[in-house]
Amino acid sequence: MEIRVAIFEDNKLVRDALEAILNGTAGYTCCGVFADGNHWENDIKRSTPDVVLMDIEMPGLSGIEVTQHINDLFPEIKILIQTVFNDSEKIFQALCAGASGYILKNDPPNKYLEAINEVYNGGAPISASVAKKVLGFFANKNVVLTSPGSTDYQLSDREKEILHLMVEGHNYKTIADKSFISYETVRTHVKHIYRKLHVASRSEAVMKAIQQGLS
Amino acid sequence: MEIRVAIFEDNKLVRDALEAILNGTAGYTCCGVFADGNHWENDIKRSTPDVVLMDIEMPGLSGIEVTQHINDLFPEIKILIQTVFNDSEKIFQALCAGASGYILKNDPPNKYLEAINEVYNGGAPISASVAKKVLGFFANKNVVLTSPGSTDYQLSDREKEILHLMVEGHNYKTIADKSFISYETVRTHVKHIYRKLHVASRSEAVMKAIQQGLS
DNA sequence: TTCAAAAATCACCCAATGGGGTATTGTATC
DNA sequence: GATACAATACCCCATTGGGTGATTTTTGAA
Repeated sequence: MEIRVAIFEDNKLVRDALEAILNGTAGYTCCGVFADGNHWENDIKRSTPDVVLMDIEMPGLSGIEVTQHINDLFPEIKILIQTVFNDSEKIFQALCAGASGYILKNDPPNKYLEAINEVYNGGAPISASVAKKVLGFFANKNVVLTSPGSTDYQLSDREKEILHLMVEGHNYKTIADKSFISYETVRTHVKHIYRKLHVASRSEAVMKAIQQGLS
Repeated sequence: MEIRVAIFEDNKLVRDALEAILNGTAGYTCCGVFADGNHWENDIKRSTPDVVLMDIEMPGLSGIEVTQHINDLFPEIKILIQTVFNDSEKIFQALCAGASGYILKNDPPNKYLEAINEVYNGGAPISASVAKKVLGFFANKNVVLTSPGSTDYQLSDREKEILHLMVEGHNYKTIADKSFISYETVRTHVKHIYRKLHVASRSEAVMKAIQQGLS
């Protein structure tokens, strides 16, 4: 079985080089080459890649946005971000967009092939400089650990609705008006939400909601 | 120049094996082997390592705690965490304690040597499985980046004191008692603190205080 | 189908919190 | 001496948090 790789890369030289390397190596097929992310959905559907090699900096839709979208619609596709950036902000945005690995643009071809193979097999290749930034991010910080899997707080639909309005900054009275229920009922829902989220104030609840995408 | 490596590891077999490998390889010296972290300060001062190889699971002080302490007192020493854990919580605690790299216990000796060399030269080696957990941590999360440097909020001493008591969970009344001032004065201070921190609730203030070490 | 559990609704009480203002005193600093 | 600021203290009032109890509706399981 060959690994099907799609390339998103605005630089034609790099694009062609990557395509040549992939097609010239046993075990890899380049199933699509795209200069930007503007038609990503069609591109992905028609090329059916196993792995996407994504450039961060592209005209139109950025690689970060495209990564986010592919990740949403085709979560089974692994995305390998290639970057030249020393820009922490971009790196962390890319991390949050849900890529499977990070490789530097000036890594040699064999590193590229290794990394593609690694993500395809469920691994998570990270280039040294990205790894350093990531470790630096955690170092001496109290990162709030949201143990994955326990993000289901069993909020009812109504409770989610109320929480959403809280996140938007409404007070009890306006929430009551918007939801067509009484002030006291809003308060009851909020109390239940607090219990389920294990928090004791509006701001904590809002923070948890945003961090965990509950809103 | 040889790289001086100190080993913290409770398993004698592993400990001896690592020591033998290090002393048997050109470029590396094992300057100390310790079965636990109970005397870490003396151990570090006397062995003067460049790199510490740290086991997470140790009797007495855990590797995470010792890492934190070494990082506080001897920030120039690089710490390479070795772990068998699949335990996300431990991994992230270790990440936050400020280690420089992460290696798996069942990695082969040459990986160990490579990793030691890498951290010594300012790199950040991460084993595949740790990398995966780290990427998973960021995936699809809105990680809040606290821009370092803007942490001076010009709180007065009294205000810091009050904030500290707030972090400890005291309410206005007990803060008033502990500080020998009136309830209303506490409220005034709290209002000033909120303005200076640009927050609007106790929990936000406490969070900011903890994140930025203001308490 | 019936019964129990959970969700959604509403109400009342009370304490704590947050935001606004005002005011006095002392201590710097200019 | 004037100005600024910290620390102290009090007032009013809206909002929030926590507890208790109740009715109705929905849902799921026996």
